[in-house]
Parts: sequence; structure tokens; C-alpha cells
Amino acid sequence: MAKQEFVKEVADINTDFAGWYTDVVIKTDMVDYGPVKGTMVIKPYGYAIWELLKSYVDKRFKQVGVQNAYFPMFIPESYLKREAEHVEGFAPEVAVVTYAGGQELNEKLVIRPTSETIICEMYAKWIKSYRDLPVRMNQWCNAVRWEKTTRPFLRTSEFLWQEGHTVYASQEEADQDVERMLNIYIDLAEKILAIPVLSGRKSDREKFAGAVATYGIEAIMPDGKCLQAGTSHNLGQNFAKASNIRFLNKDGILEYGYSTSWGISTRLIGALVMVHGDERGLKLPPNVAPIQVVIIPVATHKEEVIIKSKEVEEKLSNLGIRVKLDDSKNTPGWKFNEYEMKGVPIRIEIGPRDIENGVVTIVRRDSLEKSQIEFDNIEKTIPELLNDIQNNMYKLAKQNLDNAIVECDDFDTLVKEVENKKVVLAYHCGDSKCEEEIKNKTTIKTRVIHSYDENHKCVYCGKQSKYRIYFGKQY
RNA sequence: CGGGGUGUAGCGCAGUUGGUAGCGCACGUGGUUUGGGACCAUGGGGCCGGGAGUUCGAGUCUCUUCACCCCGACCA
Repeated sequence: MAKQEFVKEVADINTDFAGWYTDVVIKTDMVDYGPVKGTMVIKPYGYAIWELLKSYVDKRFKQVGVQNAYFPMFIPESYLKREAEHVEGFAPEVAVVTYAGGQELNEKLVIRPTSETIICEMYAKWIKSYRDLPVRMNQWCNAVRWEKTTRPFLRTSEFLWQEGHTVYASQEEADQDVERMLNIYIDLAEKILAIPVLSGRKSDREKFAGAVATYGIEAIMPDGKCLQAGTSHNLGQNFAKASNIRFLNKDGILEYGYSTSWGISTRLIGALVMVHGDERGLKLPPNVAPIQVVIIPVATHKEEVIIKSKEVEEKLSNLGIRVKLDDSKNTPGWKFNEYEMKGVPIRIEIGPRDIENGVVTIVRRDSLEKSQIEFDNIEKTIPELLNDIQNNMYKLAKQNLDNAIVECDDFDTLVKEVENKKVVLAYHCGDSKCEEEIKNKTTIKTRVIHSYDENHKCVYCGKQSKYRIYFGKQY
């Protein structure tokens, strides 16, 4: 009865997944629309999630020796044109400033869609010798890409991200960097966001404009579509040549640098919402939940209830747990629904009955399982429970991922399976033209390479396979 | 970019042949309540998305523009 009414608040997750998504992100106060097409205001509840995941990777970056810096958002148009593939890839979606200071600009300024060009330009100034290498910087900033269709977090005209840019003295070191950063992203997704991912190299057709090779992590959504959740690019010497990043090596020979770039964005929050959410709304893994435990006093007018609630709040807070005591005037039932919708992993109810029995009532968001624990066990049980929820959510998501993947060797079956919300693992020849044909015919694209294997036939053209790769639709 | 739909109070909506805007929820105040979205009383809140036009008069008609939603195309 009460549940029926609640369901009216957000669109049905099974019949209207897209509507469910936008309802959830807006009604949980994560985000609101900005006045300009495709822009969003990230509200405190959504931003807190960003800060949590950000602090994890930022720490990891620093541990491996990357330093943070900040580069300008305005890029001279000519910079973008230096790398032919790069400009071709980004031209359709850049926003350009043509007028400033009361007059037309002599050279138009591109608002960064990504910063390879301007950062490489600066690196070229700074790098003279092998002693100056490696250079490894990261910036947390916004980027602008004028996309045609937009959705909060998943694709917005302006988004927040992190972009790391490095230059090494050798290809081997650059290769290692690409792998190292990809592994950090895998850890972020799996250990923090509880999102299992497919990871690996992208096909040549799908690689970053101007890169030698792109590696990525892909998450699979409940509707079977894939979402690129992070990328790590091996740029070889392409950008070094375009920006003239040269150094004298140990043998006194002038050489171009080897660069990489890697990034994750606020898009991950969209993946988080979709992968774990249910008909009641958000379901957040404890490691990124802005509120890990909410305490809801029942009968707030009774003093002993408030005193006990504050006591529990303090206990948990002292353990470093993100806890919120909601002693507002709303009814308990209202609060139960509110925090379930917001995905808070654990709810603690404290009422006269609990106090009488020396216990608190606990409900976990992942299973909605209700139990009671004694006051004296709170400090021991809650951290264990948070840990268990984190693991449990990952396990469930992993099952969903595994169930979403099917193998096949026949193209018609591949198409059918993708229509059936699956991600298909199949052999491919690696030819960009073949891939292009598949895409034009079906809108299905390759995701990441599973393994190299030349002993089979391409699922589409029948020629010798180069690798086994995942096929799917994408966000 | 194509096709479909929507902009009226914070949210959800009504508004007839054109006559100067209303309902429910939410919100303020007082009280009663409190273990799954409480109740009574009382109050506040509007440039009807923006601009232009037709008209004595526009939420309503015309044009235009901005934004949002859904489906498709595009999307390193």
C-alpha cells in the first residue's frame, strides 16, 4: 500500500529505465538542470559522491608519483589543428569563443574538450633533456563537448573530470604508465564503486583521436548497453611530434617524447546509479555513500530517544563512519522512504521499544533485511555490516555482468543477442572497414579486446580473426 | 540532426467560444501525532519558459526562440 504510492514517485525501472534514471538523479537531489542546454548543477548529494571517488583516485595518482596542476580552459584554435586525427575527431563538438573584451578575437579560442594540445604545447617548452623526464601531471577540471543529446552525468555539454598527461623517454615506460593508470581505474570501479568492468584495448576504429592505442574500462548497464567508464591512451610520439616535444637522450641524440593521457569523469556517477539502483531508487555502495548510516529516531518528542540517538551517532562518527542523525519533524515512515530512495546503505531505527530492550533496529538497503543488535555491539557490527554490503553489492553486480555476456560465432545470432540486451564476445578480423560496416548496419560497436587469437574466423566477414572482442550498444 | 511529446506556484496538474489564474501535494504558523510517506486549523506564494505580433483585451490565437523528456541517427 505505502509501497504502491512510493512507486508513483519514480518511473518504473522495468518498463521505463530511461525515465527511472532521470527521476532518480533529480529526486534524490544529486543534480538539477542548468539553464543552458545540456548543463547540470551538481548538488551537494551528487557532488559528495564525486568528492569521495575523486579522493580515492587522487590519492592513488599521488602514490605513483603523479602531480596535480592546472592548465587554461581556453585553447588557441590553431593548437587543436596540429594533430590531424585529433581535430577531425573533436571538431564537431567543440565550443568556440569568438568574441571577448568587446571585440571579435583575432584567433578563436576553443574551450577545452580535452587538453592534450595545450598541455603538450607547454611540455614542449619545459622538456629539453632526458633529465627532465618523465613529466607526469594531472588536472581536475571541467571540459566542454557540445553533444547533441544529453542526460545528467551520462552525457553533458560541460562535465567534470580528471585528465592525466605524461611524457616519457621511452615507449616501454609509456606502455607501463598506460597499464598502471588503467589498473587504478579498475580498482576504483570494482573496489570503490562496486562496479565490475570489462577492461582492455579498444579496436583501432574506437581508439582516441590521435592515439596509437586506447585502453578502457567498460561497465554494462541493466538495459544491456555499455558505458565507457574510463580510458587510458597510449599516444606514442604522435602528440610529441605535433607539439614538438623533443629531448636530448643519454647519447646526445634529439628524440621525440612518448606520451600518454588518461581520464575519468562525472559520468561514473551515472554508471553507479544505473548499475545498483532498484525500484526504490538509489542503492549506494558504502565506500562512496555520502551518508553511510542514517539514524532515525522514532517518537522524537521523547527525550531518551534523542539522547540515545545522539549517543549512537557519536559512537559511529568516532569510528570515521559518515553518519547522519535525522531528528527532523517528518514522520519515521517518510524518512524510511526518503533514505531508501537516496540509497543510504544502513538505517538505524531507535525508538522506545528498542531502548527498553537495549537494542537498535537495523535495516540494510541492499537486501532490506531487518535485524536488531545490542547497543554494546554497535561499534563492532556496523563496520562489518558496511563491509558486507560493499562486498555483496559487488557480487550481485558481477553476477549481472557475467549473465549479460554471451559468446557466439554467428553474426545473425550476435545481432539477436545484442537486441536481447546482451554483450557478445566474438572473434573479429580487426579491420576498421569491417567494423564500420557492422556499425552502419546495426549500430553495434566493439567495446574492448578480450584476447588475441588468430585461429578463428571473423564473425562478420569470415576472414582470419585477429582477436576476440566484446560487441554491444553503448551510452 | 530526424520523428513524437512537454513548458502555468517548489513538484504534479486543470484552465471551455480570448475577459486578467485554480486544484492536490510541498512550504510558514499554532496544536494534536510519531515503529513504513499523519491529522486539524490557518497563512504565504505566479512576468502562465523568453521575445515579437493580432486584439479594446492573450495562459488561450499567430510567428519566433530557448529548454526539457522519449525514440532513432551521431557521439575519441
